[in-house]
Amino acid sequence: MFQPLDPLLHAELRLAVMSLLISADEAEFPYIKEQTGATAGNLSVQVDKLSTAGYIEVEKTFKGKRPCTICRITDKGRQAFETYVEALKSYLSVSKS
Amino acid sequence: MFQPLDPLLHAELRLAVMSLLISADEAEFPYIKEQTGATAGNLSVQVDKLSTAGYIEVEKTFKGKRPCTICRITDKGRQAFETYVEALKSYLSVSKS
DNA sequence: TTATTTGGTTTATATTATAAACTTATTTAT
DNA sequence: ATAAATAAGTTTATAATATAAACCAAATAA
Repeated sequence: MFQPLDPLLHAELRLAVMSLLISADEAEFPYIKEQTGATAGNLSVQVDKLSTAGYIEVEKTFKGKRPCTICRITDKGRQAFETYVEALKSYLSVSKS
Repeated sequence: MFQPLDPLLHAELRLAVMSLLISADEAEFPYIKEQTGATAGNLSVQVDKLSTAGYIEVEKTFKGKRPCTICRITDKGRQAFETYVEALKSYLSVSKS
């Protein structure tokens, strides 16, 4: 009746990050921070979890002399997001057959 | 950009309970337990939280000689659920304008 | 040269979800 | 009649999570 919800995605900030990356395909840490309103610390932890799970890729590079962390969604992440959204629907639809 | 998600509803079991009650209007504890697959302890705690928040009403009665706990959604709960679903959409829609 | 800002990471805390253990009463079996 | 099993939960303990606070290193600005 109710599909289980991937706990990695069922978390406000991580879901926001994934949502951003689904449509942006690639985003820098400060941009994600700004768009989500998260603190750097919280974002750092959550990005790490998504990365460890293989849902996103994190590339550490430089922009001029400054460090620059770029995040990209992976196929696995895209897949997981879709599955999550489908699962969510089982909780939101009014008619339960 | 991203609407905040009511933490009371953004939890798998509580969301399932609310989802059930939205369409059933009234349900007994053992029925909810069966439908959600939750343990009695977990369900008891989560029902309590929803009740304390005023999202559901809990009536303790008897069915013959056995105790019977009936749960009903309140207007406040219905409202909160709707708001939550709207907020969720900001995370799920592909186009972010 | 000493603040200040940028771009983060690490560590600590507080909350939460969940399960395990327990309680009380009722059936059912012996 | 008594003991075992089941029903219907509640309470307590534990483990996981989210989040913020503190910290660090390098670059730029005063």
